[in-house]
Amino acid sequence: MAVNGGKLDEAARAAWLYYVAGNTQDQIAAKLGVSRQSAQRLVSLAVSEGLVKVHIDYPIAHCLDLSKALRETYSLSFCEVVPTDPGSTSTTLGVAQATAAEIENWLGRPEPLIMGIGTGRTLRAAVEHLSTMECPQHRIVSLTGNIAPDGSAAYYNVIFTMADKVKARFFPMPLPVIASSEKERETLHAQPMIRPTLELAAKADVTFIGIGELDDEAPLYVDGFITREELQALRRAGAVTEIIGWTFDPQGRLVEGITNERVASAPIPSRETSLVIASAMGKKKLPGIRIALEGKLINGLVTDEATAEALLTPSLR
Amino acid sequence: MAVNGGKLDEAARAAWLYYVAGNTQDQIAAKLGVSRQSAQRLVSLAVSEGLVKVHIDYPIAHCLDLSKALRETYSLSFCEVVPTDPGSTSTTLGVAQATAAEIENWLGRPEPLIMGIGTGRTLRAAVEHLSTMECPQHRIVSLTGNIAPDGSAAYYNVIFTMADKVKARFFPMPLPVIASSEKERETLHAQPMIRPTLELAAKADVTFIGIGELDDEAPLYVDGFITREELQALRRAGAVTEIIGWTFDPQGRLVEGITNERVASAPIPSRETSLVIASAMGKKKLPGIRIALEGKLINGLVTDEATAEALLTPSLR
DNA sequence: CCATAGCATTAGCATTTGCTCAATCGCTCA
DNA sequence: TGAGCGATTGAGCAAATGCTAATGCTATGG
Repeated sequence: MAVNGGKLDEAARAAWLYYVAGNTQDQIAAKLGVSRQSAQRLVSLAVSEGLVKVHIDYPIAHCLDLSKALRETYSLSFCEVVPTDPGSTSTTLGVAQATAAEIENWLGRPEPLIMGIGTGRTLRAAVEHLSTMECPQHRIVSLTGNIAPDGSAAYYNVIFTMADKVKARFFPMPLPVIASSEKERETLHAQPMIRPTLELAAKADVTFIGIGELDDEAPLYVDGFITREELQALRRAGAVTEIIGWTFDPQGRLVEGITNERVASAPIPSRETSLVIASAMGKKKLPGIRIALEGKLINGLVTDEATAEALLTPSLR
Repeated sequence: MAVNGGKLDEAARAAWLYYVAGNTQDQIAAKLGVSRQSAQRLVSLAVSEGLVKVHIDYPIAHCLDLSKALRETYSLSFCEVVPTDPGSTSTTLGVAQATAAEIENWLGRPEPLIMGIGTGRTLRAAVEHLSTMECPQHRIVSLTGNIAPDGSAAYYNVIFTMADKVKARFFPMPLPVIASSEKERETLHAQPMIRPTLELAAKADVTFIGIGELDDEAPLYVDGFITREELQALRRAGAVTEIIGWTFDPQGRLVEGITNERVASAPIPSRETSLVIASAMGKKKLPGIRIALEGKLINGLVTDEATAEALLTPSLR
C-alpha cells in the first residue's frame, strides 16, 4: 500500500509535469531522477490508472442541436449528446465520461440528496471514470439486487465500485436480481433490511440507469440471472428491452407472466419526483432507448451523436 | 464568427477524438476527411484555445502534507498546494489551474453567493483557465477600480475577462485604482454607482486575490498606477507587499501617508464573514504571502510545493 | 549460501507527433 | 481582370513517444 501509493504518487507527479506543466518525458526523467523510459512508464501508469482526466470544454454545435431536438421531441429535462467516434466499436466511449461528469455534478452539491443507481456495462464504465469525492451528506441507493446467481456480489452491480470512489452513505440491496418465485420476492421485500432501502429508492432525487438488450447477449442472460429458456420466453412474449431487471415490450409496458413478477429490483423511480437519466449508445440499444423515451420511463438521456440522430429519425419498425 | 465557430467546432471534435477516444492523428485525419497535418493543427488549436482541460485527479501525499501543515500553522480554512515544476520560471503554473478549479467549484453551487475578485497576473491566469458556465444566481464584484491610468479598462483587472467566460451578475468598479487625492476618493466612493458595489464587496462570501511585490517590477508601478517616486517612498516607509492596491508593512499594517489614503479599492473583505483566498507562488512573493498569512489578512491560500515549504521554514529575517 | 521466479529496468527501434518552409488558395482592391 | 497579400495547406524532417525483447535485480525458499 505504502509502496503502491508511493508509486502512484510519483506517477501523478510525472503526469502533472507532463500534462499540466508541459514538460517532455526527458525533462521529467531528469527532474525526478529516473530514466526516460521510467518516466514514460510513470506517465502511462497514471493514464491507465485513471489519474489523468481530460475533458473537452467546448459545446460542439451539432451535439447541442441534437440534444435540444431530443429534449423537445421527448420532453426530457436533461439530455447530453457526446461526439461519436466513427471507427470505434465501444458501446460506452464518451457516454461513460459524460455520465460520470453528471454524477459528479450532482454529488458536488452541498444540499443532501438521494441518488438511485441502476446496473449495467455502461453505468459501470461511467463509475470507473468518477473522481474520488467526499460527500457524506448524500445517500446513494442501489435499485437492483447485488447478489449474483452464484452467491457472490454481482460484478455489474456498480454500487460497490462507486463506494470505493465516493464517500457517501450507500444502500446496497442484498437480494438476488430475480427471485425464484413471486412469493420469495414478497418475503425478501418484507425484510427489515430491505424495506427501508426500497422506500429510499422511491424517493430518489436523481437516478442513473442503463438500458439492456434482450438479444442473444442480453446482460440478464449472460450474467446468469435468467436462463436461455426464460430469455426466449420473454422474447416470444414481446419483450425487447430491460431496465434494472424489468423487461418491457415495444409499448413500454411490463411484460407479464415470465420474470417480471419475480424481479426483486425497486421500481424505476417516478419521473414526477426524480430525474431518471438513462445512459446508452449504439445501434443495438436503439430500440430499448426508443421504448424508454416513448414509454416515458425516463426524463434524462446521455447518448452519442449517431444514436441521437437515429432516435430523431422516424422509426422504421 | 460562424466560420471561426465552425473551426473551433472541428478543433473540439478532433481534440475529443484524440484525447477522449484515443485516436492517432492519422485516424482523426481519415475520419474528418482532412490531411494528417490539418488534424494535428486542429488538435493543437484546441489545446492552445484552452478547449482541452487536463487535470490530475490524485492527491499527492507531499502536497497534502504541506497543505495540512499550512492550514494548521496559519489557521487557514482552505489551503491547496500544487506540485512544483523545478525547471519552470512561471509564476502561475499550477496555481492558476487550481485557483480556476476552486472558483468553478464555488460558482457551481446552486445557492446564490457573492464572490469578490481582486487583480493581478496570477488571478488573470486563473481566470483564463475557467470553463464557460451559466450561473445567474451569483454576483461577482470587483474589489479594485478598473480604469487604467490612460483611461482604458485596466488589463490586469480580470473581471471583464471573467465575464466573457461566466454568465453571472457582474459588478465592476468604474474607478481608478488610486485616486489623485484623498478627497477625490471620498467623492468617487460617494457616487450612487459606486456605493452599492462597495457594500456588495463587504458582503462577499468568498474572495479571490493576488499578492503583489513592491520590487522594481511591482505591478502597481509597472502598470502605471503609481510613479517611481511613490514606489520608492512606499519602500522607504517599510511597505513590502500589495493586495488589491493596498500596501502593507512586514507586520501586516497598512503603510500610512503615501498612497493608501488614496487607494480607491474596497477594503479586503473581513475574514470573519468571507473566505479570503490568496493565489501566489514563487520566491519573489514569499515575503508578501508571509505577511498576508501572519497578518491574518487571508484565510485561504493556493500555492505550490516550493513556496509552501519555504513558508513552513522559520523566517530568516 | 545459492538457485530461481518474478518483477523492474534498460536499450533499441518503430511509430507518432510537431515544426519549418515552400507552395497554393482565396480574397480584396485597383 | 489581375496583382498583391494574408491565410491555409502539404511535404519532409527532427523530436518525442511507446513498444518489445533482453537484461539485471531482489526476495524467497531450499
